[in-house]
Amino acid sequence: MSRLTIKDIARICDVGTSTVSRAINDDPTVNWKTKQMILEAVQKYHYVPNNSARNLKRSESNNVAVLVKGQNNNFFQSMYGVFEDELQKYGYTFTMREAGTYDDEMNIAQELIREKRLKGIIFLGGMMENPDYELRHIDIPYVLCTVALKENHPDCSFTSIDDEKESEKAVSYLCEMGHRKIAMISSLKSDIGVGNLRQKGYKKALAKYGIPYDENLVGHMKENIPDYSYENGYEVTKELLYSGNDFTALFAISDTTAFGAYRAILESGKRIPEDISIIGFDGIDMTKFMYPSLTTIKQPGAELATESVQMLHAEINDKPHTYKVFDAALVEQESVRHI
Amino acid sequence: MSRLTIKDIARICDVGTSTVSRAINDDPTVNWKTKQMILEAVQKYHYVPNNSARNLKRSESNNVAVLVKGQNNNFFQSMYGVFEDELQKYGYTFTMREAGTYDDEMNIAQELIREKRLKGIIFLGGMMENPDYELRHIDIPYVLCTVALKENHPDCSFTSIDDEKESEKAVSYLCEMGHRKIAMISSLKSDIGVGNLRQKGYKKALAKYGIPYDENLVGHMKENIPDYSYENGYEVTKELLYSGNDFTALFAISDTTAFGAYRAILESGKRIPEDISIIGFDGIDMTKFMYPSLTTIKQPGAELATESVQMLHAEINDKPHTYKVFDAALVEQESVRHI
DNA sequence: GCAAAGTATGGAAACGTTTTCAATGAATAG
DNA sequence: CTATTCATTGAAAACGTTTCCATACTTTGC
Repeated sequence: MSRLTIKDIARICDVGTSTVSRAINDDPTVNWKTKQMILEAVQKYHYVPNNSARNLKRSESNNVAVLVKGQNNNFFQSMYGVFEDELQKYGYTFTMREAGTYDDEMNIAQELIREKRLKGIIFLGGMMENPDYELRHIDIPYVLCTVALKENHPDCSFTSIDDEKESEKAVSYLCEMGHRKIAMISSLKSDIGVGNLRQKGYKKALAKYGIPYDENLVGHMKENIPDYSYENGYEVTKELLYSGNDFTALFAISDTTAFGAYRAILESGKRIPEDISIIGFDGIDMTKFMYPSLTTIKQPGAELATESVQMLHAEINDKPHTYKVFDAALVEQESVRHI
Repeated sequence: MSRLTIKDIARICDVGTSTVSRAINDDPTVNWKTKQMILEAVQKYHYVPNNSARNLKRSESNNVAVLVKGQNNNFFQSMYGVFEDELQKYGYTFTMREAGTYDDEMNIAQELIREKRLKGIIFLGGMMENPDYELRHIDIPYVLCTVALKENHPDCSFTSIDDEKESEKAVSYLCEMGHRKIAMISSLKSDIGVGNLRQKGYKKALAKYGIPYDENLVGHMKENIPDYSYENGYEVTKELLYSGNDFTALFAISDTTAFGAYRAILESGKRIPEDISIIGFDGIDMTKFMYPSLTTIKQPGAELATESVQMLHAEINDKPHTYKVFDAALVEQESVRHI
């Protein structure tokens, strides 16, 4: 039961431990024939190197963490598997950690780095006003994945979509469909992250179509309810509906909040899309099976994850910083109608 | 940056490394005063023990894995955070791994055990016909959490709910509400796990209320679609609806399949619950915000996770096996009506 | 042929802990 | 006052690797 050590293999093959070590680490200097023999013995006796010893000696782990901002986010959760598989391809082991809305990610990150002696870390979601400054104490390679950035190009690797542009796309689509009174479910009032960018896109689209911005049509999530939750979408929409401000379309900052909005709207006796059209954001699985199915902006989750891992691997190997901004796709389904 | 070793602390405090080691491991033989001094230095200089070295020496890790059967299961995903927190309380580090429907868990488990030198493992979900036999090669402490068991009391620790009883509860509730033609979304035809138990409960309830079992009213998930997915629920329900067999109520094997069923039903022009009542199983967040909200059997996810971790900790410390079967709650919402 | 270079190997030191063991001095017992 | 126990400590060995260095052959170049 994996009790064998490198010495046992060495004895069995009648070679030195260093040769065995070289063989299993694919060192080219070891003779083809001996290597073959050693690997066979390894197979036969089920030898597995002791990772603690290996890491100790190499004075490193090959742990990589993905630190997620926000809990129970369906979109992010759908990416976990991709991260895991992709990291494994490069031989990394994977730790996932969810940070609550009000947790300080940087503290958690530093804790993780120390505790697990991480080789790299991927920040997933959340927001950074000034990444270079905020990340100044993160002394290992890192990549930002869909982290809302204030400055366009911080001095680090990142992947994302253009939240502002894609939101503009969503709202423009509503405009093209003839809507002029368009409400929005936005994030916390105090938010300066993704929510902020998406709201900017919303405003931009309105301006483009000559529609005056009406702050009464923008509902902000409640502080006392988990953000981006079904419930928050529900509550915000209810408030919008009963505020007396009419609207024919609704842009939800995420699919989950759109889901909550569905209930609020249907409950009020209105129909989707006959009375109110809705467009969401993220493109999670569920949208296809909502009724009516939710038109949404689909983020390329798998691509984002895959690319982030590749970038991290590059960072770890001292390659220069790089970044990639993906396009999101408008998925037309049943929740928007032309008026 | 965590570059300090125990020797540095020893030098700083002018004591031997062994004393430092004893101090940080809370060995009672070390003098109160010196211990105090050492711990202060540890704090002050941010010393963090090197886990690799520690594990190497102790020849063990404190890794615990949770091996999940089935991917993208909302109910299980909601438990991850609880597992993580709870395991951390006992000082374990946590790895999560999802196994696909057709993967061989035992292989994955053994791989994990070797690779990460696990101290314990929790199996989450899935099914075992004969646990003692199937788990004969798992030579570390383990706990089964909501694993469908054929024999009632295998010789190991486990937590679960009584799937058969709770399903019977669900279907009995439908009967009490006056329904006689009750369809069911069941698992794969070949499934002998949870699905099987829940179907047994369904039959039992029917029998109790003198309703003949009609296999035409039981739809099985498709093999070519991920099981327990929205899509599978949708497809199965569509088939049930168009088979020409009338029913006034539907028992869905999970909330996610119930979600798919909603769409199929509404799409067909029928109403919920006026034409068809639905009851789900699991009690995930989403059910509250579906429209109409889904009446369901709520599994106590957090309690199951917490208890499982406690059991595992006990197992690791050579305590005898134990088990706990939790009650699930019928959550009455809007999707079932009295006829 | 002989120096230089290359190839394949093993020995041994090191990584940072924990733990055994012996040593020290203080305290207690007789 | 001596013999025993007790409390506290440090030195050093060990955990299982990787890697530097030295060694012993081969091969190549002239």
